[in-house]
Amino acid sequence: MPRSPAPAREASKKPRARNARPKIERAALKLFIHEGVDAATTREIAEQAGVSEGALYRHYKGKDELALALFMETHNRLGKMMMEALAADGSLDEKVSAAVSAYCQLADEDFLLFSFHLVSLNRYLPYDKRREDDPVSITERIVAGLMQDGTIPKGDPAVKAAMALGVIMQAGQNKIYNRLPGPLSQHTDAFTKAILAVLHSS
Amino acid sequence: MPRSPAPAREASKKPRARNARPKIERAALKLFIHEGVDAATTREIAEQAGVSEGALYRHYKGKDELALALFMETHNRLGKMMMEALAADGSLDEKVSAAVSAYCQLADEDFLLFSFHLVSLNRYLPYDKRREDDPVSITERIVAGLMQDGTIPKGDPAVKAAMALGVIMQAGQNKIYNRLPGPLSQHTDAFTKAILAVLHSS
DNA sequence: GAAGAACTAGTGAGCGATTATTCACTTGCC
DNA sequence: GGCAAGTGAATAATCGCTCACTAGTTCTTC
Repeated sequence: MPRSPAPAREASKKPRARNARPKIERAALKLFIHEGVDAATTREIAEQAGVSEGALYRHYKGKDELALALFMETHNRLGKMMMEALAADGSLDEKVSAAVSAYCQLADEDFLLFSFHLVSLNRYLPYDKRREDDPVSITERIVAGLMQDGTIPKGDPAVKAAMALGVIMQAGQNKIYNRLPGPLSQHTDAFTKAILAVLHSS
Repeated sequence: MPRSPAPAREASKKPRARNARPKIERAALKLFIHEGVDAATTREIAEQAGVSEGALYRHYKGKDELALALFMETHNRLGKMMMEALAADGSLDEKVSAAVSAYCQLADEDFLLFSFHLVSLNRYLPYDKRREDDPVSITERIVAGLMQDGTIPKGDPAVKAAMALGVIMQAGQNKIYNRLPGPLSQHTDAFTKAILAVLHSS
């Protein structure tokens, strides 16, 4: 069935895309999360973004750099957040509450970016503890400090830190799997109380 | 330098591999964990296993089936374990302690298999809650039961279950990253107490 | 128990398909 | 005109998998 004459736009000439970078990043995030970085092809990303394949290379050296940049955006922000929330003045309760609130806000503010970070920790977190400024190491040091000044019971700081982080990180994971509807901030209070309970346990 | 006559074995004839299957599985696990399933090539797996590439296809339909089988081996065992430990008679403390012990034992018994399971939950756990018999769903139901009979405070069972599982799963993750030396069983007590603290929180 | 047929499992070169990346070209804005 | 950004066909490399072949073991028959 032949179309009606339509406006004076040439039928087969596709308009050139504009502002490709954010489109590429959003499309890449979706595909990276749901298929994995390796399985997501540059063709798929470009198609989903409504952009040509070459556009990706105007902004990133390649697929891997794109993925790493998206990961680091959250990772660095997270490190700063943890520092600020936990190193501030105030009671332990207040500090934990601040950190949890910040984390949940980060998640709800841009859930795609947050999800990709959580999902690819395995890939980008190095397999030894080289860095001193990543969120996990920061938490570990804070926990060790709390043990020394008697705020929480003594024990292995690495284990305590892992358990405390696990409380909220696993919840994040389950939200990604659609097991937790609604914004994560909804549960700020539950997370805070549970983390404090873990820290004080034993 | 010509070899001394040596036994009547022909110098350049490589002996044919035997019992390829377990060799393939171990090699695949190592590569899957450290490079990811997609990045690990069948050539690498065969080489690491000291076996030809074709051998893989005598035992598995392909790379994906191999990966899924390795995942499911732990996943099914874990589901059964959770059922047994949590559905048994006894106090909540005893149940949790039993479940934690079993989990740690599983991890220490075959850490490669365990690591692969933990690392690839993202890939193989479906993105909706189709199944009713996976470890997470099982835990959720148990937690819901505990809330109803008043053993623990009421709240969102999905959140509580996620937080409780997170305590031990994140510790497992950190062990994979070499942040926790020694066997996981070492910390059975700490895990149990922390999980109980989470369950009773608020 | 010897001969050999039948079967299981390992081999590795090679194939088709896919993929990330490049590059010569084009657009449109300052 | 010059520059930043977008295009997409072409390319070179890689990868999963197949297949014809074979070594070694077990079963069958006399």
